Amino acid sequence: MGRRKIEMKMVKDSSSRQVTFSKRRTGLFKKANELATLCGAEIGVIVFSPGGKPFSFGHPNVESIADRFLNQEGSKSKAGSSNSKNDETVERLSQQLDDLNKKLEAEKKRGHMLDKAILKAKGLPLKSKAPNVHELSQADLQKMKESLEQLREKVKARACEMEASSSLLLLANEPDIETDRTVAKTERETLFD
Amino acid sequence: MGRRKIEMKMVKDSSSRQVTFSKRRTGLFKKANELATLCGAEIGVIVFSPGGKPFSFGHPNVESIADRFLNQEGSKSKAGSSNSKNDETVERLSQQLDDLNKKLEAEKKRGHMLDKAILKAKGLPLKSKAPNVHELSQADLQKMKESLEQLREKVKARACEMEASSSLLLLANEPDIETDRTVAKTERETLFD
DNA sequence: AACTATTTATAAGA
DNA sequence: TTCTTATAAATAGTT
Repeated sequence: MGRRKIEMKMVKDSSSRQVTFSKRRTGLFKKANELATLCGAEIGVIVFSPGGKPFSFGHPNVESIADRFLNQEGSKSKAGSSNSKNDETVERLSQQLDDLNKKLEAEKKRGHMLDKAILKAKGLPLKSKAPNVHELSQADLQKMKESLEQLREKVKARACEMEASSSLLLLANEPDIETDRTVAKTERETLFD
Repeated sequence: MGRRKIEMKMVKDSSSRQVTFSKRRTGLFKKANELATLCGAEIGVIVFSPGGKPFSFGHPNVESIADRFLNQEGSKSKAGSSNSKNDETVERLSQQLDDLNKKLEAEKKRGHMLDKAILKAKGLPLKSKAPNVHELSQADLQKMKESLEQLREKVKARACEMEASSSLLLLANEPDIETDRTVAKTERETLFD
């Protein structure tokens, strides 16, 4: 938010990084304070600098909020055994995973439909260089537009969902993942027919 | 930061307050994430809505940060504790989350560009009913085709990624909890490293 | 849930 | 480091 837009990557220059840390930490606490004031919410923010120095902001105070947060999580299953707590977390995560997978499936189908749409849009207009080109592209455009809008909605919806859940996240086992580029056939082909 | 400047007082209208809470909570988490990313800082943010619902954001995760903060001394790590292992996992997950978020951002932008492309493709061809209609739609189609192909790649790539990450999960938001509100504020700060 | 008009937050610079 | 300034972002009021 300044003279230039910056990449969301670790700032390389140590000096600049410290300046950025200071400024943004201040900004973060200010935002937290505003949220608490405007909405009557209770907030706790804890920041450990790269060097390990702790900074915190709390409304009404960090300790009570941190305590409350930690306790409420472990209370479900007896003593604060970190294991039971863990199991719960995993359970919740699994549920979320199922959810995500469903959405993924839906999006995949969309992707396949797009493949077809693109193929058609790419082929037809180029083939016939003289006649009806205009009308054809008009029709194709309309259909493409519709599916694009639908897809966009889905993507956006999921984006928001993830953003919201950014409160905690999760995880995955292995880093590398093989990508499947195979183009499977889809059942329904409502596009361009 | 909007149409008008607002007083830093509790928003009276319950409905508006809810909206403000949502918007600002999202903004706060985003800022926290940026600070963590840009500076390599560890951050934990806990927010209890006026209704007592907990929301949290953590990098790498709230629990470890809250613990560390509360025990500000010998919580570094106990041998063989299942916690350290857990922390590693969470750390990896956080990294993946960051990646996903970036991709989402990129996709959002694409979506916006597509909107424009569509608008253009839809509008121009219709306006000029006589001249260059063919060429215009051709050009527009070409552009759309290109962006569509790019978008398709992104969607496909992300889909696979998420699917693969099926071993993981995410997030957290607890159900309702009654709140006891006190008005106070604590702020601690030490010099930057 | 989307869209602007404005207000803020800030990346660079001094 | 603190202050200033040009821009990028966040978001209040709307629809």
